[in-house]
Amino acid sequence: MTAITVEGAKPPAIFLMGPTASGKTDLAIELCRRLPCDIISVDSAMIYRGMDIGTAKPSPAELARAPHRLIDICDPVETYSAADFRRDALSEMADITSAGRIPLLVGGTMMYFKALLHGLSDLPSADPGIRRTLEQEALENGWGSLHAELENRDPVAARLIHQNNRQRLIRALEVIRLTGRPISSLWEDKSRNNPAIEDAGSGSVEDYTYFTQWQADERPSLPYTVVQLAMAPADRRVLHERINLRFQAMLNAGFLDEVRALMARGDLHSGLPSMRCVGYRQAWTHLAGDCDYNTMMEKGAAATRQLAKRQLTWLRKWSGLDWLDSGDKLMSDTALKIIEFRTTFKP
RNA sequence: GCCCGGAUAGCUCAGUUGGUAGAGCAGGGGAUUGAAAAUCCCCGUGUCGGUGGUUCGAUUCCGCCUCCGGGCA
Repeated sequence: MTAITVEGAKPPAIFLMGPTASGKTDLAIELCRRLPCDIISVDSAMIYRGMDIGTAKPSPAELARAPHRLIDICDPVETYSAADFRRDALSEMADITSAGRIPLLVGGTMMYFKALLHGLSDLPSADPGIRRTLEQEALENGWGSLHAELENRDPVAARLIHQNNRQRLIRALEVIRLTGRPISSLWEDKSRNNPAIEDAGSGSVEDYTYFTQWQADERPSLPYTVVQLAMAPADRRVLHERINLRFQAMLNAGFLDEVRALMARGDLHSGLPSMRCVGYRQAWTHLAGDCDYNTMMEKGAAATRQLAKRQLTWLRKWSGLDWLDSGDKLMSDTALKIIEFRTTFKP
């Protein structure tokens, strides 16, 4: 076997991205058999302990053969963020690389991939106290007043954040209150040279694009030679069928018992990020008596399809991808050829 | 066999006092900086069951037919 790292070159890393139920785990395990790589999970739901069936976490047997880092690292009462992920993933990647092996990052949480690849601005973490205060103010004065405050303190951000998007509205105001600076001050200098932002009248799609590109310019790139594999069935209907079958299989495998056990703890509630995960939310609603079994089944499968659609939206505009078709029988061969072509590593 | 309801978007239904129609869900597209499996934005042409009639004009009124409920035999 030749050396994985070459003098002066960045070490290799492999990303394997794709919508839910596209077959990422199977390919990752196969790649582990054929390459000296170690898997890092890129999945905002598999981080939770006790959430196994509904997150389609690899089985104990699969994990024994191909250990996954960054799964089972949180309790379901906890929150985790893209910034936490970036920190943890960089640490795991360094660990794997220093052992002379290749990090293989596998998952469908595209926001985490983006944070890892392009970095994040130096912003404060979430502050539960401030969020509570803001929500209280919204209750008293209406959400419109919060958006009006943003309009006043940070007109640029106010244009970009839709009034109905309470989650982002809260975050923007949180940054202002914690730092005294508008969240858009991060790109203020550039926007002076960017007519698109000055001329933006209505928070259009173009504004967001400039927003993203501009911020990306400020951050260092990832110190790895990254092969970015994306996989999905060529036909959306095939993906839908896989999703429907898999959700049914989860129910047969005791998914509702898993959620019952989580409810029985008594310290979890339906507003937590963990319990808002696809499937868990619908199961919780059903077990709380708020919808019947068939409705839960339909809504759960539909929510999974909608998740896959959002993941594909990310991938469609993602640059630098090498695409794999989920139906490719020789997919791992194809993947190996791409990896060989893209890196200094020769299997 | 008779009587009463239905038949409108993929699904559940609303509606048009006659001028060819709209909600929810599903589906599609998009955004995405510490909750991201989250959150949010945009997108509705469909022989209005079929066929005759009345009418300038029928998805709407009338007749017949088909199918689906329910009731009476």
